[in-house]
Amino acid sequence: MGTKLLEIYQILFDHFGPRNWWPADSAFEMIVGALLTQNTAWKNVEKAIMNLKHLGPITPEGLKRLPPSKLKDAIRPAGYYNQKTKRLQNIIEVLFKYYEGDLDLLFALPTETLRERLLAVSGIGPETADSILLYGAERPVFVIDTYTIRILSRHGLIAEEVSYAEAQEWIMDNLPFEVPLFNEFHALFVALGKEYCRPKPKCEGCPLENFS
DNA sequence: GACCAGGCACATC
DNA sequence: GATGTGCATGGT
Repeated sequence: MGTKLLEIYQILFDHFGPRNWWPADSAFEMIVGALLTQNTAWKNVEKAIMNLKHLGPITPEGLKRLPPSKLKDAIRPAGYYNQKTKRLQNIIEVLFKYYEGDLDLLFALPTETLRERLLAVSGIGPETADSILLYGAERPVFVIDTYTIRILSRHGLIAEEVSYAEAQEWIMDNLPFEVPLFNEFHALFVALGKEYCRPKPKCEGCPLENFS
């Protein structure tokens, strides 16, 4: 089964090329983007990030200093702005309370512990935590999202209704633990999902059109 | 105007 | 443990 997954990876890589994820200037900005993109189109997140950059550097210190109303205003384009303001404040609060506002100190934790600490922050669920682990802290953790499950189930590799943990276990049991592979593969799933694997698929031209 | 987007917390059964 | 609902802007 691992072979099939690697076949898919190869097809997607040949079609889309390297994705160079995550699109962010720093690990902290990556985290901000991960929170803002929850159930939200990346295009809208880009606007929010741009707004934030105009207000100052996107750092734990910079965002902590920002008046909440300014923060809320800046991220408005990303939607759910009340919730997301709170979520950003939650992670920032943890950073200052336990890690001197220094992301590197948090990232010094071993992977399992780090994942638990992230999940303990209200607003960080499994996908956001794993995104931070993979793209921020460069740990070999595979990120699952709606596209991943939709694509794999439509090709009969997993059931449509599998849980996040089940999908993750299945993939990680069938791939070598390599950060660059996990990084690229998830980004490729998203690239394919955006273009061809929406709820109403347009399968003509999909690189996996004839894959079985 | 409906449908959807790189989810998550919380209520309820 | 499973299922349902609110959160909100902006593109198709």
